[in-house]
Amino acid sequence: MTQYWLFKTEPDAFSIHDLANQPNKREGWDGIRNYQARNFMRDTMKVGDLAFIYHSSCQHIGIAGLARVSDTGLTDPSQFNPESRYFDPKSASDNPRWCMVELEHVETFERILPLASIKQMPSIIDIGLVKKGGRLSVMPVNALEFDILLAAARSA
DNA sequence: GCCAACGTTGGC
DNA sequence: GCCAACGTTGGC
Repeated sequence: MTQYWLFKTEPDAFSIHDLANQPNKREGWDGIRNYQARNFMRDTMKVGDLAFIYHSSCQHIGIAGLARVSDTGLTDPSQFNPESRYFDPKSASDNPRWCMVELEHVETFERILPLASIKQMPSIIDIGLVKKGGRLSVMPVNALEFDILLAAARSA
């Protein structure tokens, strides 16, 4: 059974377009440094799950595209790179603290589905984006809300 | 740039 | 294990 997710990204650093332009349209989603988000990736995600790509901290905030989980159980290499902003000196190479999944680009929406619109959708009440404290960089989306948001994004 | 809401850290 | 201090996130 397919599960659904939302991944936040700052498009100035890595956008839906960047994902589409990767070789094979795939990229390891590194840099997640939150335990709850990591646990979703490590324990729950399966290859074939679908994920919204959400642009945050930018001019056009909202859902920008769709991706598919194409690999799981990967070690995030940036934790061992002292040059990286995601370097974690406390992570041991024989027991890495941070993992990642790989995402494959599926679709870039013609227009961003804006956060402001999502907040006004009466049926969208469960997703972390509209709930208090929804600051997770990786969050689950229930199947019903995923369908509603996908339809809204495609018709926007 | 502001600030609310979280998460993490570290002293005790 | 508590909790104050601090850092980060992210919309506005």
